[in-house]
Amino acid sequence: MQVFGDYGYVGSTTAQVARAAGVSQPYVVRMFGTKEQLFLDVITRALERLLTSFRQAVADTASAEPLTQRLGSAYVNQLRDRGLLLSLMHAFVLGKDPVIGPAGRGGFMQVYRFLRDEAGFGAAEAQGFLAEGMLINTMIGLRMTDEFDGDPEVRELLECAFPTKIDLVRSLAQ
Amino acid sequence: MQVFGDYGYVGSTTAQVARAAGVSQPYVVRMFGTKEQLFLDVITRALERLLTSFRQAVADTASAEPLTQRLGSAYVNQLRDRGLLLSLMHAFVLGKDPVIGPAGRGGFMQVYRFLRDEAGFGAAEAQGFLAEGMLINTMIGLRMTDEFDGDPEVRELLECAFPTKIDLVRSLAQ
DNA sequence: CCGCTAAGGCATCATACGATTACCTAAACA
DNA sequence: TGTTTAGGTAATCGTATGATGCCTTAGCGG
Repeated sequence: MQVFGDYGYVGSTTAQVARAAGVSQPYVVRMFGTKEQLFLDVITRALERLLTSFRQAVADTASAEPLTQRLGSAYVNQLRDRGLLLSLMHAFVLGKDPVIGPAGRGGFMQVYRFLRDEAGFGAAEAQGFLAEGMLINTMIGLRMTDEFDGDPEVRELLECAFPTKIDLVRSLAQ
Repeated sequence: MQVFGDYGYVGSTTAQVARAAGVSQPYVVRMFGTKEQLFLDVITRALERLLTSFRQAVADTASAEPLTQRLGSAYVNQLRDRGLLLSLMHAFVLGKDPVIGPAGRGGFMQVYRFLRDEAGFGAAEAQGFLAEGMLINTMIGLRMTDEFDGDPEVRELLECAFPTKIDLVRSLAQ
């Protein structure tokens, strides 16, 4: 997940994944069959973790925070899982691929369905939540936090996008 | 722009670009020096076109529509330029790259500065506009319109994200 | 002690791709 | 007419990469 998040699907090599995992390159290929299957496994796992975290946020009715805010927190907390959100994002821009494409669309719609059916969002509310999420993914992908101290407008934008979580985001982003 | 939009920076080959342009592969390399420089030229051109269109929307004070809506229309109309928004999006997720990264961050902040300084948006308004734009990019990247007729929830989401422009988007997406 | 299986590495292969080199051709033109 | 020059192409090269085949080691039941 870390490697695919950093370099994308095509830009990552099985040798990089192997190095990160501390095994040999051929072993990675043999464990997953192909690089494509490895990437599919990665985004499946990423989605499982994301939805699990979302469901815990829905179930946490003891919290004083409203649901939207709990879900937002759960989303930003995925940054602790390095590469999780970015691996998904890389899949989302490869919709033309005959294998990655359907998987990406299916995963995205799984999240939308969760927001509508399990979180009780309306269509507009769910759409807005997804939009904020995609902006977060983009800014993380851009490594925008690198410029937080250097560019006051970057700082303004980041503080607006992460009103309460900016410190967490900065400490997690790399 | 079309090729990079479809396959991403790493996933595109200079041979594909050459075929799309009707020239030979070595000629593409010689015209731009390297594939990296070609991609930088592509995203520079994409940003120029986007900002030019935005400035026209700001200048069009005769319109009855509010500015936000005019800018939204201008954004969706970039879909006529095949690969424009997606080439940018591919650059945005490669922020770790030592060359693409700074270019992507600079381009993104150019748009943010436009919204703040020239369009007169506040920080929150600009952030919301960018968020909607990134959701649009994601759904176009996912080729979500392919499922418009097949999946009623896809249809609901798309109609919510493009309340007035859904027909245009469907006719342009491929 | 033997044989089986799980876990994993080493060497290597075929291919795709970006880049380079050398070459070609049709105008422009002095 | 000879020569430069713009605008290309074909052939090729070096390398990176995903994939494959074979070997080694260790545990473990009989």
